[in-house]
Amino acid sequence: MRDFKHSLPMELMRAREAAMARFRPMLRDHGLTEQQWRVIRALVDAGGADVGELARKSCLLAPSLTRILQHLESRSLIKRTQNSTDNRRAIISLTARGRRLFNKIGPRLESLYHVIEDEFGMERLEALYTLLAEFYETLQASR
Amino acid sequence: MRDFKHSLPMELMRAREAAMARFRPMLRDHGLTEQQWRVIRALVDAGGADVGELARKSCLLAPSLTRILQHLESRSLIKRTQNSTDNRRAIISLTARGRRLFNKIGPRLESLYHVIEDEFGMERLEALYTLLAEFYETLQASR
DNA sequence: TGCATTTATTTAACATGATAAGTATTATAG
DNA sequence: CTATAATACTTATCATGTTAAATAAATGCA
Repeated sequence: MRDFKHSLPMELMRAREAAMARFRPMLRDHGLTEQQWRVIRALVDAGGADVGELARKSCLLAPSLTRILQHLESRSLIKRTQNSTDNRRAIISLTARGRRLFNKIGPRLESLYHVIEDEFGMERLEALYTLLAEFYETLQASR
Repeated sequence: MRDFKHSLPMELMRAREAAMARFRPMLRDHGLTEQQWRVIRALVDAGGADVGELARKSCLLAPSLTRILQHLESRSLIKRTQNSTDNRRAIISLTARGRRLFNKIGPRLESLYHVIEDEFGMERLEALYTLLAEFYETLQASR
């Protein structure tokens, strides 16, 4: 059998963890988990979205997102407004407080990201992005 | 700010999830989570290891591994034998039952992996492995 | 219109992720 | 030797991952 270390899911996980180890401390300093941050960032990007759309954008499963939204709502970082045409969906958006938090943290994470760009190099980073996107598309296409 | 979708941790996660979606159902059919499987596979690879070594090999945090080992032990898939020179460490190894389970599942997962090789192509897959390993090394080296 | 079906989200249950704190054992300085 | 620090795990706590089931609103169709 193929060497244990040569396991693609594990390699993807290790690479991801190496990157997250750079970002997580700063998020933690502001009382956010990486998943909570993904939701906030998706909301900035979309400017208001229902739960389903948010789940896709932030790569979270619906049950996880439900809990995260409850948490963020209790901290007044997001709010829900009812969708008049479909009462199953509520539109989630950031509060002013949520936006301020984003404006505070976003640039700092961005600069941490630039450090990684410098260390690893833009060309290789782009090559990695490309391969990852192709890999994802390939596996999705044949399902 | 950089486009939200262009987030390396998210892309790594999506790629990993796309792969895991292929493997997880079979593991589940045998009552195993992907983490439990990683431990079993690490034990086959090492043929007996203490908890620390196992944590590194299976990419699990110690607290998670503690719980997983308790679970696997309750199912008689692993056993602990005391290390005579250091009573803090117990040596974990597979039981005959654990090995049988591995022999049953391993080849099936391997064939699922070959499908991915075929779909994505060996060359690109190797390129991806290389970039991931380099990325990991780069980020570890500068800590 | 009335009802079965689908869709969107939530709840439930169990397992793991992440951090901090606790416990027991071994190594080490004095 | 002995107090102290370091090491190896385990527990504890809170948050998320994963699957199945429940709930509720919208849709399709007889």
